[in-house]
Amino acid sequence: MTHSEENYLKVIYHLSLISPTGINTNAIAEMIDSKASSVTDMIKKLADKEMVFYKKYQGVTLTSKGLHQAKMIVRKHRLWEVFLVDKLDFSWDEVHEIAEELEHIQSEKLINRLDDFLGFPKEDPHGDPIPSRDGHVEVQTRKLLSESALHKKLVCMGVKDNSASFLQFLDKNNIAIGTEMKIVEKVDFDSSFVVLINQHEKIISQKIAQNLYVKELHHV
Amino acid sequence: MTHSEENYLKVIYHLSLISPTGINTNAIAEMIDSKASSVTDMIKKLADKEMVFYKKYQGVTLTSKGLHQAKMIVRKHRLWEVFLVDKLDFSWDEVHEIAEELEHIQSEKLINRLDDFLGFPKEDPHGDPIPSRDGHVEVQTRKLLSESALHKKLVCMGVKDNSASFLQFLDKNNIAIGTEMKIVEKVDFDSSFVVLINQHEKIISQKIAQNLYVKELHHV
DNA sequence: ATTAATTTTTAGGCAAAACTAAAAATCATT
DNA sequence: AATGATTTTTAGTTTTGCCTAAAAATTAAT
Repeated sequence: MTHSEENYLKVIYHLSLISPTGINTNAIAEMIDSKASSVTDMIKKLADKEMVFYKKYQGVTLTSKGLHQAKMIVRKHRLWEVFLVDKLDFSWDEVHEIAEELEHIQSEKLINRLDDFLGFPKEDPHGDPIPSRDGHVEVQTRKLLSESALHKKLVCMGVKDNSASFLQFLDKNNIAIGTEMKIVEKVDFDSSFVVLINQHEKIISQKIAQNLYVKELHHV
Repeated sequence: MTHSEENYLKVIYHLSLISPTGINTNAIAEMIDSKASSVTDMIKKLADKEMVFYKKYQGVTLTSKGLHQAKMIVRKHRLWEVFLVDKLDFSWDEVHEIAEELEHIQSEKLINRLDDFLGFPKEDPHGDPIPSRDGHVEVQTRKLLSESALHKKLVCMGVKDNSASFLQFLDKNNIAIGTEMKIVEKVDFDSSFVVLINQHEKIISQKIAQNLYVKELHHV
């Protein structure tokens, strides 16, 4: 598997978690920052290798082989992110790019030893689940902040957008995984949220709320 | 820099440590397991990028820029090897191949953090020096066992050949870095050596002796 | 149900990194 | 110094992954 093939599989996997129907060419092209025609070329190659099901004009789906491969790439990506943050003291906004390279290192033994060394973490620094060595992915109970109820105790579980600028914004506002918060008001005018964080009221824009995962805290 | 370019620089660097004159095309081709014509192509490219000096039919030499690049690749390779052995419990014969991939990961910050995390090691698991972040490489005082004197107390410092089969042979014979030994006899007939290791006499073939680095122990 | 708009695929090309085969330059030997 | 052997370079292909532009299929809209 080339790096390029692996990147395509990973993108198809991520897209298939959002829309489980056939993934269309343009969506892949946009994610991978290339052109629809290039995507068609690669899809054919992946279909030859039995990594995806492909019928002209009908989008792609991962085969079980392709799904497993994709999960293993995501596993590697997220384990390396944990390594960078936990062992080398990187911040959560710095690790994505480096992990994009590290995820292509081959050795399965390496990744399983790394998993062990890190203490078998369940989630990466952004709150995303780490697939197990046999391909099991924990189902996430989290919701977007923008979809959550008023006046409930919430705890930050992760982010949807992984961009450095978003993560740095959260750092600056003292929002991290585990931070507790409560929606005090939903402002109709601009769809923003007034949120109580550490006894302080903060205004959270709609865009931020749509990229922050939280979970309701029941027994606290 | 592409992976391929980096591999060429690294090979030219290794060859230039043995023969400081212009490195010839065929030597590179053999090391990189390709053909002389491919080497010529790449050398031109590296010359365009001012990584090597190149005159037709006269071999290549690294420029100071190319030398620094090469050292940084070797630095990465060897630091990753230390990580694999010290932190993930790999054996010294398993790490070379994995490090061949890891050495191409870009981030300079990553490699300096890794260096710190590992406690700024001076040597890799095979006894080779790790270039510092500014490109300084410790001069090695070691000699090949085949070049060493009779009846002197010697200590194993490293290996010239890094192949898994050679390293496994050493493991099987309880020879590791730090192992003390003494040449008891040099056998003329087949140029082999009788060596005393842990109170046991062992016969070491010429080929083995030509790939094992040792240092004389003076004040022990 | 046609036409218009969009999406997807084909066709043809380009650059990187490799190859083979042949030509050119250098080295070695007498 | 000339010839033969070796090394190195050139010329021409191949493969991979990408591109643009045009054609084909699908979807949307009147």
